[in-house]
Amino acid sequence: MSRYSFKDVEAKWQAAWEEHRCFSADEDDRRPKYYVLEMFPYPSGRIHMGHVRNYTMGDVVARFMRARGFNVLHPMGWDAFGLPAENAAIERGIDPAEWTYGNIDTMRRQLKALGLSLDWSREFATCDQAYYHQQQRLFLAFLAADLAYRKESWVNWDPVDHTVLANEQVVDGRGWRSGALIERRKLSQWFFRTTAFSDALLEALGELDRWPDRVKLMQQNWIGRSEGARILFRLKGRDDRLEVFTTRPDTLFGASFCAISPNHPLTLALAEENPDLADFVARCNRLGTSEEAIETAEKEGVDTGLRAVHPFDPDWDLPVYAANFVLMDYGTGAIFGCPAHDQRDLEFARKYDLSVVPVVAPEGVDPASFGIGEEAFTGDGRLINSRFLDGLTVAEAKAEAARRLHAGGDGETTVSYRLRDWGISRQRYWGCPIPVVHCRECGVVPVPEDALPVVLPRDVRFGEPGNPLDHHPEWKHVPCPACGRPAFRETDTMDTFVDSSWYFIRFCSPHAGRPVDPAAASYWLPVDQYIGGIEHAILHLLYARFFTRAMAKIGYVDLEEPFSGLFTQGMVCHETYRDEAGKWLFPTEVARQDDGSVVHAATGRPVTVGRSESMSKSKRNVVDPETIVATYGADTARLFMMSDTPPDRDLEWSDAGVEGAWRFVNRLWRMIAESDLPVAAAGTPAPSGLDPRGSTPAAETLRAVHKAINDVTSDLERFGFNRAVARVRELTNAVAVLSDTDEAAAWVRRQAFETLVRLIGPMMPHLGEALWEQLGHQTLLASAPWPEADPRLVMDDTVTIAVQVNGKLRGTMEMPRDAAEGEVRSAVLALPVVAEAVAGRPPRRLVVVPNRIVNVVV
RNA sequence: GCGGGCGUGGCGGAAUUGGUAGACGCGCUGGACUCAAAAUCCAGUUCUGGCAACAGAGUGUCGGUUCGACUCCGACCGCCCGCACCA
Repeated sequence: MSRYSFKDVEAKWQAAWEEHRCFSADEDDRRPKYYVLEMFPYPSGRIHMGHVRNYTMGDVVARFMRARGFNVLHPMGWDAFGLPAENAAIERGIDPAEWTYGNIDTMRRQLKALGLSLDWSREFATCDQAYYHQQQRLFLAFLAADLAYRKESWVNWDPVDHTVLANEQVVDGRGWRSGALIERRKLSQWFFRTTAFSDALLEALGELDRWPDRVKLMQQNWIGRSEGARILFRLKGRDDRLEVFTTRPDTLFGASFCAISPNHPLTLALAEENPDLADFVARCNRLGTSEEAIETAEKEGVDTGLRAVHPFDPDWDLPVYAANFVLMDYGTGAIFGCPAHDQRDLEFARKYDLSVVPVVAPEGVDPASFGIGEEAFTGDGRLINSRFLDGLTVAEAKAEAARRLHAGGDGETTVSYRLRDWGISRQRYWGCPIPVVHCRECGVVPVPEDALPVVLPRDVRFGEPGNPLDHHPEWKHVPCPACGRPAFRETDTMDTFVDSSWYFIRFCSPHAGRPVDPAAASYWLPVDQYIGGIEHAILHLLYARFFTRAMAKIGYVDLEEPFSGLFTQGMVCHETYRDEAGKWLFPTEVARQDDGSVVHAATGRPVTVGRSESMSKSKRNVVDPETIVATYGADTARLFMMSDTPPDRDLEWSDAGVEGAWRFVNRLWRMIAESDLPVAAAGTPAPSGLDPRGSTPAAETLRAVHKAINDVTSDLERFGFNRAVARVRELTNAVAVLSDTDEAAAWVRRQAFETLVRLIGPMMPHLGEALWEQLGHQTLLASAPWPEADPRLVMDDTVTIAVQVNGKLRGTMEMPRDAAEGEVRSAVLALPVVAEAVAGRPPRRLVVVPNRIVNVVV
């Protein structure tokens, strides 16, 4: 039996698509536009299965939409700046540019082998001079529009390597290379003013109706708008006041302490005189800068000795603690603690033996007996123990407390956001240089337009502490563009999130000599369907949304939301393997024995099988897509990626699953290309002997064809790729059992084959083209229209109605579709099972759901 | 710690969104073909009891709403993603 020869077929059709320029997009087109984009890859070296999954999904959408008559833009590029290139330079002495472009060449070749319908003429890498040149222009425009500015902020400092570390380079509070305890350090850095759009970014979420709810919810919580009050506490024996932010001014009478951040200016001032406090601040600084590390640390504080005067009672004062869970970046960096109604405050109060006075009691609970144990009460209720607030609801008390604070000059209502401005400075080499010069006389001076781009120098040295740009005197020292006196370049480069915040805009006019060609951008944008990992649900997507608004504000685009549709796909997972020494092993290094145990293939020694995790190089639980494509072909790999697992869930890699996909590819080939049953010639009219609504096998198969078109179409519209594959397989099974050889069957077989080929086209484009040719077509399947279902053949004339007695299934019956309710009732009551259950008495109730179910309640 | 999500046969999953739980595939079992194997084809396959017809149980756990719950509500358990310098 012949096998489908994927190697020749895939090469042949990839060449044909390229020759006919099938996938290059042009704005000059009468069809409606459709921009589908998958998150572009970081060129890490080789593509991994996650890429195959992501890009296959995008390709199915692109090919499907093309078939449905859209002018599709489907571009690809490279998110090419970032840490790994520098690590390669440090560890192996490889030039970051060489390393990156080498990786891109490899990965481009690998992606091309997948047969993706991409417009490669638009390809670029973010490390291309042409790209970062335009990004530098955007930075300067942001600077001029006050959307970029400088301020001090904290970094992780490795005191041994004298280097700023990324959060992921801090492991258990220590530098990953040096092992030294890291410290927080303050540096002057560049920021983008994301908070200028806090409200806009929040409110526009409501209009993103093709985004997953969970992503919108995560963004909403991240922006974290909260209404509350700023309260000014007098400090005993001092003239300055402590400004505190709270969302619960109603609980002021339950206050038992104030707490300020270890980085609060007041803490730092007091620490100069107070060694205990200084020691505490130093300890907090060793936690690093990540919020996760700070919040998971045990709650701790040091009494500063200050006393804060209660705004509603001059004779009442509260201790002021410096506490490690108070974040300097949120609110005012200071809080008042009400332990009865906030869990963190409660834990802190229990630890330092501070009073816990409930001031809100749930409705209907006796205030006298309402006490707080291990859990703070955060629900609604009425105020108690609160003097003039007693008896008010929480909402009323909030308003009243705010009114009194305002009247007394002790505070104001205010809105606070969790969202912070975006720090974009990186003390690294492999990124987009920030195009400014520092002059002793003129301050910060933008690099003039005609001196752009500020090019990354290639002759840099790695291996010494700090940023290589800092150690490159010829690059760093330049005359001031304003006054001509000696000055120096900014040596910080931009966060790589900046690069990925506008690449989708650049794809509209990738070769323009300015950031954006307005005509191209207004034609293609917004991205109609964006596809990428859920891990980007917050940062990348929020930064891209901000950046689009910022570009709109300064006139580059006429658009606020960049992505009108979003789909987040799950990861690709595989079990992990370790040998006796605990070393990670590749799946190709292990063998499964007949008894199910797993051993090292080369040595026969036992192997520990770990749970399935996201494929990662470090754990070696990876399967190389190139091997799979070489063994089974791209279509098999693509089909496996789309089968079985819903695209938003994690996919478990399985060799058996790939084999299953491979078998189906061959089954289709045999059935259609090597059919030994009669198939009508293309274009033959329907034979008069065929009644499409009849009960012959041919008619039933024909109806299965139209149902499949209908189902696959709606599945693909809803990202139900796994369901679409199941429907295609069902149709294949239905056609396979049609063994009649008459004229009607031959004609139906032709309809079925043509339909199958067109339905699989988006998923298995090479096999699709090959079969399309076998069916006698001279044209490309890539340019063939999507099939249309005949609505009259989609629905059957009869339906199966389930019959329940007291909610339990007792049988089924066939009824004409849309039968009158009276007919259904009498048919049900005539059923023996029902008659027996009813036993002569009329049923208490008879629930009839048309065409679906009847429930007899006795 | 905080925010978000997920949980269905031996396995991946389906279920028209409150109406026949287990489509489709993998695996397994039996059969056909073959000297044999592979490939292919056919049949069976949620669990328990039964030769069978059939009966009972069943969608992470416990409880609730409903004629009816995988689906809605509450509590809990487990796992995953994010936490602002990984991309």
